Amino acid sequence: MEDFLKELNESQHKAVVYNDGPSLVIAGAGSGKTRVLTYKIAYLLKNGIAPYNILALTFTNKAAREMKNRIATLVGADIAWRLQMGTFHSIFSRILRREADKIGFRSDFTIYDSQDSRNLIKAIIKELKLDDKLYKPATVQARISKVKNALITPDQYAVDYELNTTDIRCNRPATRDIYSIYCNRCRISGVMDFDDLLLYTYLLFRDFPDVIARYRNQFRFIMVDEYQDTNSAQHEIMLQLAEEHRRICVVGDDAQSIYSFRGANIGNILNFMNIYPESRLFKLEQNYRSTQTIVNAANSLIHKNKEQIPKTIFSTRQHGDKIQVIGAYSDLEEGSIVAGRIAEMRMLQHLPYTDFAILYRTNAQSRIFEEALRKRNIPYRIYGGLSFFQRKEIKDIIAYYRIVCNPNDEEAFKRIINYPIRGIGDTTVGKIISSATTHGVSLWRIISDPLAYNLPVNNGVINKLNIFKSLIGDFMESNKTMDAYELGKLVVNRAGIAEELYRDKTPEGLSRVQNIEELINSLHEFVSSRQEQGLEDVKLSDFLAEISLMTDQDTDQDESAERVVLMTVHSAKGLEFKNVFVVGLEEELFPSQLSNNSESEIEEERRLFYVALTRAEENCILCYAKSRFHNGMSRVCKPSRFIRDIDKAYLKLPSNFEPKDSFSSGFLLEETPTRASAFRSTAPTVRRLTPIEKVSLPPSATSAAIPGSVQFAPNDLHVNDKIMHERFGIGKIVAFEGIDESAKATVEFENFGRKNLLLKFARFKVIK
DNA sequence: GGCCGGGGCATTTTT
DNA sequence: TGCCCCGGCC
Repeated sequence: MEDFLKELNESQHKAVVYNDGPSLVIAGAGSGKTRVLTYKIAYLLKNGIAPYNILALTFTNKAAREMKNRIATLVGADIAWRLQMGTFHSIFSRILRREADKIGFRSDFTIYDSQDSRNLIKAIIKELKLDDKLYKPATVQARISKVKNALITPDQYAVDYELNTTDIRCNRPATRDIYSIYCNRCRISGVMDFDDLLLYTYLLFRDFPDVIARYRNQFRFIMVDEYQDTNSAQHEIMLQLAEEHRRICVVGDDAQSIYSFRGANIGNILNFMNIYPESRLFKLEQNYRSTQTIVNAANSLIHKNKEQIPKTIFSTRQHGDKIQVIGAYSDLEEGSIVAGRIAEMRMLQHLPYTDFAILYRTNAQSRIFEEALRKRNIPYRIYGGLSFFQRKEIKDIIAYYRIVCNPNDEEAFKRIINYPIRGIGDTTVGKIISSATTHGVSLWRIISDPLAYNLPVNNGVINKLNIFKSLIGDFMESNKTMDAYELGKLVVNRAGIAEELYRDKTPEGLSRVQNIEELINSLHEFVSSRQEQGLEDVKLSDFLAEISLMTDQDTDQDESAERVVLMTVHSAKGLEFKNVFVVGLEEELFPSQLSNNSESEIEEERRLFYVALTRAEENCILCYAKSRFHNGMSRVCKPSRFIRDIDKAYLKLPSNFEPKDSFSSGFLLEETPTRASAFRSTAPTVRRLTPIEKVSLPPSATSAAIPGSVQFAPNDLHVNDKIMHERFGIGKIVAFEGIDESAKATVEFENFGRKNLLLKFARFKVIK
């Protein structure tokens, strides 16, 4: 049994074998955190603890799956399978289904994704006749989510002085009403949103002593991964469960806490030792992932933060190359430099494309890199688009499934009541909603007995409603005998969705059909894999329960495909790549301008950058652009303060990198006299250098001018002149043509190839 | 019900 | 600049 423990270093080993009380494992980036967790669980299992008695919580399905698989190789799949391991949301939803009756839900409640809950909030705002400019659904949704995560119920909210004062100050005094109505509607609909899964679990444990006693007894050992990302609700539930036996082990890295904007509370991990004074602290400080240079650079960066648990991460791998900093002239050039560099490194070092990642702060930055990569025929995979289950055609079908399993589901109802079109328009739906609100029942209830609720519609409409009702009724009947796959297929064919989609022969239409087929395939897979596990009756509601907690991270297929990866730094957390490009390192972008209000926000951005750096195993390359298109305007950018936060000893800075704070003039790089392109007279034909007359650049309405640029005399341009273009960077003039207004220069750019520039418009300067 | 155009807007998002 | 949402129109 001790065999497998030999694979651990000393601190890992200590953390694994201590299980007698609370412990905090601070696991630096790349320090083998997952290894510790899996071995710890395996260790317990090998010591005779039943898998059923171990609760292990993660934040993603993927993390849970991977960990389970690794444990399976250590102790056998049959045992690993019975571990209580999964995401907070999936474990809690299972508990809530089991105990649903106690909190007034049915055990087959459906789950609203954020889009559903936003739609409902939007509908409520409209019904309350509130101004949706003021009550922006997304803003209200965020606020509701925040208070739910703080375990504040609508009743508490209504009387909370501080919350209401804030709402009044924001001109949104009705927020508490929206919150209250929202919760009611969810309850009537028999649905929970993501936050409810936590909130109701907390309330269940708080209000039912016998229930909490049962689960305390069951979950004798508790492990939580990524504890720095827990919110208050998750933290409180952990306290409820661990209160008596106190065998809770939380693992995380405060330096990688990057989700506070979603309610994650870094204090949960920072204060863990105060809550459990007897707890033991284990620090995993050896980084096995990255070169010493990268680890040291990351250390020097993160030490600039105040709020943290002291630790010194070290690496004993090779020193590795310095972190190269590249200043591009523009966002466009940044893209092409990175693409070029990837092509070059791949050729020289014979690397697969999977060894490269491009990490950025915002999704909007991806486009330029996509274009640059495409231009060079470099395959890439981009993360962060719409996930499979968020596509319209999939949501539509899922809405049918949801209605069949839970006809009270309001959002699903509204989605399909008139899809495919059956002549039940907004007016009718409005009447149904208003009746439902008056009587405090679900929309389905209204249409199942329109007369009883005095639904003010004519017989024609009643007829249409009846057709819909019996369509769904038939499905419900089939649900009694059919498994998820059979019924799922039946719904697609009989609801008229298939016909509608097959008629559309556009490429988008075909892809929609493919997606539907994919969904049916996944149903088939779901059913057969459950059957293999000996579960006989696999219902559609089981499928829904599973997929409602899935994300695109769980549906992505070919991870092994040979592609460069593009993603935000946030989604890169937990991943590693041989070569990482961190791009867009500019003030107001990274750190985000929206995080500029407080030191703690800047610290979170710095942690985010820390996460980015520590993704790299061998090479990390940092890029910034000196000008960037942003909100439709070209803007001059300063390099990020975070570059300066890294000890210079680990950096290879560009020769012209400004010493400090002096980047206000952004574009001006060299001492050479600069010239602009406002070129309005004769064509440049003279190859001789002639003295030039400096004129200041006339203000131009459209341009974000090159600071310090001056107009130049036309015959000051020559073939072979080296120029620096604001967007295309460095290039050499190879030819001229045309005169006056139509004068053009052909320029061979280092990173963009040959371009024809109309001199009247081109913004560049000549460099030595 | 679907299409077009104007106006508003623009982080990060494990569930 | 480009996307998304809404309202107006056919």
